[in-house]
Amino acid sequence: MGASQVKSGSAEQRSQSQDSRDEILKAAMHLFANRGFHETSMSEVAREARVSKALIFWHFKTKEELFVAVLNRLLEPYFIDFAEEAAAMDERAQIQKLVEFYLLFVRDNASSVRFFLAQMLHDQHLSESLNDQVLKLYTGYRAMLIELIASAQQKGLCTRNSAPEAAAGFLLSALNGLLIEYLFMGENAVDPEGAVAMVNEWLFGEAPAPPSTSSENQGGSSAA
Amino acid sequence: MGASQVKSGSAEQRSQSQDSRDEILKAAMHLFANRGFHETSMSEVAREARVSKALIFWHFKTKEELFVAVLNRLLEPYFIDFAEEAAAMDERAQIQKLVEFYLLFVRDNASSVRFFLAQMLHDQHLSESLNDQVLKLYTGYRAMLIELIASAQQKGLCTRNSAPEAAAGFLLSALNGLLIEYLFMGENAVDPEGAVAMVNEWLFGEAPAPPSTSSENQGGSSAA
DNA sequence: TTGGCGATTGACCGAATGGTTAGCTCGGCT
DNA sequence: AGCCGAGCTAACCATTCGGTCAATCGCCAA
Repeated sequence: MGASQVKSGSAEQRSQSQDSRDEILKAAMHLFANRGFHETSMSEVAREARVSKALIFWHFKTKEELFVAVLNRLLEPYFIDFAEEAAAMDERAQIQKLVEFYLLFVRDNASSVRFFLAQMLHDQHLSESLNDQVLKLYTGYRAMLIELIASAQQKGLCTRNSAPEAAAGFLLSALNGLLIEYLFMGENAVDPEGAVAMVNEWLFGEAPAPPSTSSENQGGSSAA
Repeated sequence: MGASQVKSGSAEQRSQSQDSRDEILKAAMHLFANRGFHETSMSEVAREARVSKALIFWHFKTKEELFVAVLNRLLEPYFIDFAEEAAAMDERAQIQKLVEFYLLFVRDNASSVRFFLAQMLHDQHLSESLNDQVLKLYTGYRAMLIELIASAQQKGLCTRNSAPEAAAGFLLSALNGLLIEYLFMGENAVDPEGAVAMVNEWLFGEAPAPPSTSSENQGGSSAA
């Protein structure tokens, strides 16, 4: 009250309702993400949005409808195109970039990643649409990796001769493992650079940077 | 009612209350694990345990107390000693066994693993004791891995020359990644044998089954 | 038989839940 | 002016929640 009707000064005139709908969404986003679905009451959302509870039900028919709206809103940043990032790099650089991109993204969006993961693990019926979209993202990323690895193998850049699907699957698993390690341990145990280096070594057989006993370790690490 | 008092025929006489307490725990275990804490009401637990709601509060002071009792009960199978499994194996076989053990365990206990993961991701305040115990398990496993890898490196069994901590960390991440992949994709995308083979190849430089270039495949690739 | 005590119950409580409804305001249209 | 519908609210509803309580029941010792 009082604050909401003072807004016509700016050039933008939202249909004066889309505005309140947005603040409801923002508040719900915050509360749902930090407490979860069942632990968040509509009254709390109303209070945080400084809006009457009934207005929420005017905008969204049910609590679940509000929830899926929040889900879609939170998913938006995940749909930036990670294609065309790599203009004229070779496959190796592209793979490195892709890995680094993955890790930096989960680092920057840790809270929403944690929320989505917990939500999908918990009740997959409440978030079936979420499941679909995340699966789409996942398989897209995987397909990109598979293609890059296969291409790198054909060009002889890659010392790893496993099936590209298997290699990509293992790599993705490693990334997901790093993700959950980050979610639990926090900053001190992630180290994207180290991971990229490890992937490098694993996939392209490159020795780590400066080992002291340089003569002893044979350079081609892949050879038995 | 009716069924519960017919039990004195057997030689075991539980103190006639420990018995109902156990059924409460069993029902709560089932409901909490499948629906979560907030979505499970004491009335439901009472109904499933075929006991009055008040009796639950006679055994457990609050809902949270019942919950942590359930947590500890569910955690028990996790504390079988995975030491002494490896009697007289070399480090390589021990590592393989450890990896296989991890994967088979999460396969057999998928539902409780999923529950714990979701719970820890969601509200870490409700499950601090869970957090501690899981962390203990995790670091124990990691320490075992580190020691085994270091020992294998000293004996020259291991082609990987990274720091044992880094290698173990990466390996653990891969395992965790396989874990969540299994939780989401199900049986068809896990394949413990394949994972063991991949680890084998990664850690001991063993080529996969049918490669044409047997001993030293493309050696000069590391220069690029 | 009595009494005491652990175990167990139905009835109840205040608080909070998701959702509804009647009614208010106010800008725009005829 | 008259009205209409979008936007919004206070008050309310039935239900369920976690939790309490007085009253039992069954059993064993005195």
